[in-house]
Amino acid sequence: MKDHLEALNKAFESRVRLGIMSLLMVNADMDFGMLKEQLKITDGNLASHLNALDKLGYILITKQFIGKKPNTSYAATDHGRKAFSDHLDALERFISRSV
Amino acid sequence: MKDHLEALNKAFESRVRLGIMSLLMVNADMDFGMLKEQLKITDGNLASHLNALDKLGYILITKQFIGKKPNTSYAATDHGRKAFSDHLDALERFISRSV
DNA sequence: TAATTAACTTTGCAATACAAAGTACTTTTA
DNA sequence: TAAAAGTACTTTGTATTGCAAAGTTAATTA
Repeated sequence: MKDHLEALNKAFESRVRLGIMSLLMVNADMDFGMLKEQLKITDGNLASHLNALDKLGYILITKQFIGKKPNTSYAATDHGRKAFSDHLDALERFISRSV
Repeated sequence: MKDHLEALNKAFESRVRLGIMSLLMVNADMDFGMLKEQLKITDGNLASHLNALDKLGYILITKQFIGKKPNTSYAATDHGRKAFSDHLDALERFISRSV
């Protein structure tokens, strides 16, 4: 039980970060605007959660220009995918114990 | 996606409350000492999380004496079971989208 | 040149989490 | 019978987190 609890990743206790990673697992990359639209949060809030995930090495940030417009896109790193996957595995063990 | 995020219950974002409810889904009831031992947290911390779950109507608290010793036991209410189950369903939708 | 857009950073505040200390009541031990 | 210990808290203090809103930078379009 204790092991189960500790297998859960603190980074993914937040609804927003869970949402970001979930989106980045499904989509190879998403830009700031897409994430903001999907998650329906303020840009400051989104930026700070993205920053938290970046500090953990879970996402890769790519800044470029698309046409004349600045565009920042985000993708899950292998490390991030592994961490998220491990977290989901731990949750699944909770689920299977608790039904 | 947005719907998925909102289906997650804030009460269960905490590792401790997730742990408590998980234990109370599996065990019909558990007392303070058992929970404290399983979760490896201080008694004050445990008490406050139990209080939070109680305020939401997710657990039932029963105070009694066993032999000469005071004993408080905790059980999940139907409302709590439903809420936890709904939360797990929402998580499963995340998992199935993200593999 | 003023307004707009994109992607932030900063600020300020409210909520949360937690350990540690304190409390009330009882029982056990010296 | 006085002191220590156990149970289940409550209170206190602090650190962390989350968030909205406002401010910032740099380029762009009206």
